[in-house]
Formats: sequence, structure tokens, C-alpha cells
Amino acid sequence: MLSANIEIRDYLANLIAEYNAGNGGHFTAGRLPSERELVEQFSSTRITVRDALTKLEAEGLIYRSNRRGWFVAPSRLVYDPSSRVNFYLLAAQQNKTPATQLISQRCIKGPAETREALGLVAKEKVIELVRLRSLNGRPVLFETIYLPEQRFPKLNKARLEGSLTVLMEEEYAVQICHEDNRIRVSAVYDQVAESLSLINGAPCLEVTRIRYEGDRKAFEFDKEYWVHSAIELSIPSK
Amino acid sequence: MLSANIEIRDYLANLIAEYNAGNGGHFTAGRLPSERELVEQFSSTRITVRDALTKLEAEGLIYRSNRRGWFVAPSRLVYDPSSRVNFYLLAAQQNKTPATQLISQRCIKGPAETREALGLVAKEKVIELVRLRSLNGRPVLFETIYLPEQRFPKLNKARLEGSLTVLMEEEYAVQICHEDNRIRVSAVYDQVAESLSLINGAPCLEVTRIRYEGDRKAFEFDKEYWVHSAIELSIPSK
DNA sequence: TCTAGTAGCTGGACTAGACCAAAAGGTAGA
DNA sequence: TCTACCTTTTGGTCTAGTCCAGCTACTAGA
Repeated sequence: MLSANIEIRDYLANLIAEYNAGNGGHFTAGRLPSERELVEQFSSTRITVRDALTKLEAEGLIYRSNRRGWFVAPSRLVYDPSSRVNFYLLAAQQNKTPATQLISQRCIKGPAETREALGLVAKEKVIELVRLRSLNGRPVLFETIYLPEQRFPKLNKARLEGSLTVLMEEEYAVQICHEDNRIRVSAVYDQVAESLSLINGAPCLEVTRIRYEGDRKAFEFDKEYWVHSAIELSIPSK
Repeated sequence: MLSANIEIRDYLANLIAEYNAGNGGHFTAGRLPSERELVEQFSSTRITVRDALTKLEAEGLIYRSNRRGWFVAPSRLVYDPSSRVNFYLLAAQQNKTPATQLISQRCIKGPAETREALGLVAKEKVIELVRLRSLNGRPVLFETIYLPEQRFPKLNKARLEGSLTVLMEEEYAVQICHEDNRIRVSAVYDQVAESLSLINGAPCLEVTRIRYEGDRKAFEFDKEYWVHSAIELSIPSK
């Protein structure tokens, strides 16, 4: 005996599989029926329908766009954190159209975790860049980048929506010697959730990165929050 | 104006932070108050209380044990997939007590994805091993391992609950030459969910691995489902 | 033709309950 | 002391609604 929410999930999962395989245009522009339509169709309640949708979201089969509806998730971006390919190139290689929006830029003291990672002392400040990155118009990554102000004076504002790696190489002669990535499942809230069109407390993939140059001097600290259905990590050995 | 579920989340998150810091024994044996107690305390409803708990679960601050209650999550196991440290050694290094339980063992044709990854043809079969791994008595990993039968005849049943890497080295002279890991957020269902004491559709970290030996011959295909709050991946560059 | 205002639709959050199955704990009998 | 049974508690699932805020599409006026 299947529970009602699983029955609805299975029904939708089937439609989605057919839709993705090109068999059957069950959805217009990838949009699922509204929650209330599904309630009617299955003689159920919104709680149960939303249970089913939340499960499909957790699986990465669908995603939500705030108060606009639920949509079939496109194929994932495959990303190897240990490679140094930048976002634009990566997206282009996988036939996706990338975009970056600079949300804010400040020069602050910065949180303790950041200061420690960057080895800052006394009154040294950090530049905080907050950016939102999209694939085919869908926001998928909310990132906060911290850079020691001393190492990157007079940052070129015109280039903050492009590849920072390239900027740092060209204008500051940065040579990465090492990089440490930490990856965990976490949840998004407030500005992050809103920017990614997710609800408060929705699961996400959180990447924390520290980059080192020269003789192991940290020059960059990043926090990335990925819409989990948008990404798959590829990690080869060695 | 905070919504009710966020208020409850914040309250519990504070208690958990203090508990983890050793300040205040708010919980006995790490167990949170029951949902109905929280309903009473906040003059709310179970739906709202469960919203708050589900958010904390998504963040990895708490975990559930089927119909027994909600518990404060212990520190995560830090795991580098590109290193070849086995589960027992890894756990021991981080002061955790590992355990492995063999759930089932079969010789089957195997699913298409598996056969393709292992490059099987015609009637070649695979050995399927299903195991549940725990840390300090808490199940954290459900794994299914597929091995080509031809490459591993007469598997030593006595050793299937230990490190397979070691077994394969010692008894079959396996020399890993390459390994490919794919990591995504996904959801667990049925046997996987039950074994990990999660509910159907709960988010998890899914790792798909292919191991190669000699001249790029695949000899192992794994599917791992991790309780997400139990793990953090560490991925160094190069 | 363009634009500003609006009505309707969508998902987000919540109330106030109900019933069930599994787990835990207590109790009586062997 | 041990075991089998039973009661209580727990989370899991669901009903049948309500109210709200943001988005969309339509419409009336400039």
C-alpha cells in the first residue's frame, strides 16, 4: 500500500521522465500543474501534494520558482572543483548560457571564519563580493567572495561580473599554488534563499573554498551555495 | 516579522549551539523535546514544529531516528574521495567507532547503468553487495557495490564486512589505476530510507564511483547514499 | 500604442485537529 | 531472571480548511 504522497510523486516522476526523453509534451515550458490542480486530480490536500513536490525537489527532478510554480529541472552542470576551468567556460562547454550579477561589494572587517582562513591580523580588512550566477536565466549559485584588501588594492569594478580568476591573474599576477574545497549539504535562508528562488530552509550544496598562492599564502575565501538540482560534482582521483 | 517556524528553528539552533559548545545540558543523550512538547511550548501546531525540525535537519544540525525522536547531530566525518583511506581507518582517525553490516549478497545480471560502467557483455554477471555502515552506532551510509563475477570468483564471505579494498588487494591482486566519483544531492526511498532511519524522500548525498585497474579496466561500481549531516567532503586541488 | 492599476492565480505559512505504526517501557507470569 | 504481552509515547501521514504576499495577465485610461 503506497501512501498518497508517494503515489503523486510516482505519477509526476513518470511524466517528467517521458518529458525529458522527448516523449509527450506533458508540460508547457516545463511547468508542472499548479498545486491546486493536483489536489483536485488526486482528491487530496495541498499538504500531501506539497509533500510529493518537495520529494521531487529533493531528488533534483524539479525546482521551484518563487510563487510562479514548479518546473522540470534541466540537466545538471558537471563541475570538477579540482580543475581550474572558470564558470563561463564550463557552462559553454556544456551548452548552457551563463550570466553573473554583482549583488554587493563592501570593504569590511569580515566574519571570524573568514579572517582566520585568510590569516588576517589587526585592522586588515577584506573586500566582500556577493554574486549571483545563472544558467539559461535560472539562478543556480549564490556566492560570497572574500579577498584581503591589502593584496587587491583598487579592484577593477568593471570586471567584477566576469571571471575573477582571470582578473586576478592579469591584474595582480596571482599564481594559485593550492586550493582546498569543503563540500556539504546545507540549507539556505533569507537573502540566499530569495536570490535562488528557494524557500527558507531548503537544502542546498555548500562549497567552502580557500585558495593559496606562492608559499601557501591564502588570498581568497569563498562560500558558494548551489541550487542542488543544478549541479553534479565530478571528482577524479589524483 | 519572523514566521513561527523560523522562530522555533532559531530557538532550537541556539540551544544546539550551546549544547555542542558544552554550555548547558539542554538535551539528555542529545535528544530534543518531542514534537508535541514543542507544540505546547510555542502554542503552535505539529506542521509548523515539523517545518522547523526539517529545516534544522536540512542544515545538518539534527537528525531523526525513526519514531524514536530527533537528536543533535555529532560532528561530521571529513572524507576525501580522492584519497584511498578506507572507512575504518578514516573513522578511527577522527575518533569515531565504525561498523559495517552486510545486508545482502547476490549474483545478478545487474541494472543497465552498472553493466555499462563495468563494460559487461552477453551473459556476464555481477556480484551485488549491499552494506550499511555506522558511526558510533548511528547508520550513516547505505552502499551498493557491484563487482564483475569473472574478476572476483569465490568471494571470501567471511571478509565482506571489512574493507573490500584490502580484500581485493590481498586476494585478487587488484591495483587501482584510476577512480571517478560523481557527487550529487539526491533523495532516499524505501529500503535505503528505512536502513538509514530517514523518511521517504529525505535529502541525502549520493556518490557514484567507478574504479579502474591496469589499463583502464573497470572492476568496481558503487552507489553510496550518505546521511548528509554525517559527512563533509574535503577536496584538495591536484 | 503605451502604461498604470487591478483582479486573479500561485505558492508560502499556518490552524486544529485525526488516525496509524513502530518503538519504548512497564508488568505479570513462567 | 527472563520473556511475552500490553500500554503509552513517538513520529509519519493526512484532512479540510484559512490568510497572505508576490507574480501575471488583463484592462481601462492617457
